[in-house]
Amino acid sequence: MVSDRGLEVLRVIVQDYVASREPVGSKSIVERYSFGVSAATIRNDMALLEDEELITAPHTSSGRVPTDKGYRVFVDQLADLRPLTTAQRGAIEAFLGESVDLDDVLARTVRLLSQLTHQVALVQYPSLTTARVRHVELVPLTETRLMTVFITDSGRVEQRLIDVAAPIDDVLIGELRAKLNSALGGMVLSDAAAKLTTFTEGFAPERHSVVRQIVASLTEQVLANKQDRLLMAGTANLALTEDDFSGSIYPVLEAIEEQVTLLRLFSEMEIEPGGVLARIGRENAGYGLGETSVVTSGYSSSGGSVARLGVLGPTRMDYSNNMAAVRAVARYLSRLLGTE
Amino acid sequence: MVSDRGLEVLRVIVQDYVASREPVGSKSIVERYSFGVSAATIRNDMALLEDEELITAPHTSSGRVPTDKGYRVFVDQLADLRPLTTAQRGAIEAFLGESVDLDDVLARTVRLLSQLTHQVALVQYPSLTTARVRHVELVPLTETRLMTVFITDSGRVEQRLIDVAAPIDDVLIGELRAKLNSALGGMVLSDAAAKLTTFTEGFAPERHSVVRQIVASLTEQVLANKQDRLLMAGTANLALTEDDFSGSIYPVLEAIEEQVTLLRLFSEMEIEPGGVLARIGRENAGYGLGETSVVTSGYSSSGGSVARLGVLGPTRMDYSNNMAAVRAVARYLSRLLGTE
DNA sequence: ATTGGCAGTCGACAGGTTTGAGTGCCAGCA
DNA sequence: TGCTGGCACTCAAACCTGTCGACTGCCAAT
Repeated sequence: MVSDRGLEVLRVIVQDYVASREPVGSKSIVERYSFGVSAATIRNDMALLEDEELITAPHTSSGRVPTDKGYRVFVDQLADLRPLTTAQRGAIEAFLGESVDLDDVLARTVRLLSQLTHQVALVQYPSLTTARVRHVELVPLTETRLMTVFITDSGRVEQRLIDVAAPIDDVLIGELRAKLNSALGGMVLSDAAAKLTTFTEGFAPERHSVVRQIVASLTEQVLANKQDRLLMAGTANLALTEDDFSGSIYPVLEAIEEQVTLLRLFSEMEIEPGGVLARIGRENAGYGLGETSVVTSGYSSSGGSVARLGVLGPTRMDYSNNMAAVRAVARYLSRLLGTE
Repeated sequence: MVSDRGLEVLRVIVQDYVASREPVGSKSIVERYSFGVSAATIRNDMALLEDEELITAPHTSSGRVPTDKGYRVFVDQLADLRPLTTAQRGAIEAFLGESVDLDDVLARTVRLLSQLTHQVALVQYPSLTTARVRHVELVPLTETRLMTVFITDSGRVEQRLIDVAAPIDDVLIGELRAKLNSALGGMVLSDAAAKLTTFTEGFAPERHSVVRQIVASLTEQVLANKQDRLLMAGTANLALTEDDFSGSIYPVLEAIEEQVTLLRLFSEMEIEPGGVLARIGRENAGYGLGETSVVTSGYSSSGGSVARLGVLGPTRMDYSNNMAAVRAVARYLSRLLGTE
């Protein structure tokens, strides 16, 4: 079994390796840290760690490198999430405090996060389905074309164009707008979608076809937006950590561009409020991201809806720092959006 | 002076080098092409080309590589923009034909372009200032907060939130909405901005302060949006062409993320309608993109406004193919948006 | 103008050697 | 039982070396 000192050894191996990208040897450990024992003893501990598959040697007679499992233990048991420095906190407040618009807040957040972590940062838009309808707007553009706009209490705005079969007049538009708002206002979007299905009632029969078409489009709009948008920043950081990827960074860039992949990955990670979670290395292999780790947390907006944010980078990343940053930003963002 | 054959030699050097990334020697030229002269003659021509700084030798006694100037001559005089294959045309029509929404069209366009060229593709949103106002919408959210929406005839939608000092009521909103639409409808945005400055007339004096605040925000919104948005796709392709960049692809990724840079670069390139333009290598040095080339063309939407689209990649790119693809896509997009 | 020939240059490659960091193991010691 | 120093061993990286081959540049001849 691995002793307490053994775990400490694992910790310094992770720290040193993350800092230097060089396999860590027993000698350099006793030089840099004061364990009070000799290199030979450290070697014995390392042999145990290797038996447990927490570290591995790239070649015979070389230093050791953490395995994915080793990182896992480090993250779960050893990492201390020291709070950010006051300077960093100040930066967050100064940088995010200026913004008003939801779009603006999120855009700033994602840039901030990438700067704090030197990784690719990801921020998911607040989910629409758990948000509430604040306003529905219908804007006629031509006789047979109109635009629908959803505004939710999380500050999100979604618009869409519809072509209808028959000409529509302002009276109908006005009637429809009024009914939609009184019926849907304040409703959770997923309920609103359900309610929409019975919406042709109360209109003159000859209108039914047009109304049904508009309502169908609205429903589709609400449901289609389940899959939310994702903002990202700091992709350039991947180029800096390039050596941490065995082949090319191509598959990573590809996965990043294919947002669907990341959204699915996000959705698989359980978030307890205020907590921060890491998926390490091969745990992401299914997505072509077997050499990357993802650190995420959740934030809530005033609508009560929860969305995710986080960073993505090579398995060899500074988990302590990144998890602390993600947690701090998520908390600040929740505060900012909650009181708004 | 460089003879006609000399230019032909330049052409095959560019072609071979682009295809293989290997410096091109005189011998391989006479083997692969039938110039009807010997290698020694080609060598003489190459010496002349080198005097003109159109090609250069990475090391003594190695094949030659085109210089930026060489690429320039190639693009201006030698590249034949053969039209796309019918299969490619078919792909364009099939892929873009499905879309309805402007957002959708542009999103598809940029992906298409990156697939056709294997480069990073860029598409600029149609400029707002030359577009015309189709509709202005005011949506009250709370007593002191409202949302403004601009819809232009190019299909673009811009929204913004405003906090006002004094409470506003629906009557005022309705009045303002009606006046704004009748005054601005059909106007070019830049004219609309000018007209807005005199807009408080005709309202009760006690309203002036609120109206002025709203109008000021609207004006700002119109003017701020001069700097347009940019869509991009295919960043992963940079990883594939990585070896073409001397150091890292970091500065390139950085410039791409900093959209402002690219927009400025775009704006500096004069576009004649239907034409296609290339900026090569060091011509972009000012932007940290000294090893990249940008190929662009313009497209016009129904509003008559012109925006740009193009691709960005390493200087060593297939200009013939890329320029042909950019031109074809730009033309198709103009047709699609024009007749819409 | 074009050509073949020839000497010279230099990068890429393969093979061999050295160096040094690091391990595993063992016998001795508290 | 746990720790230690010592020793033999391993192996990647760095370095050197010579060979090979692709080119060029130049020149004298056509």
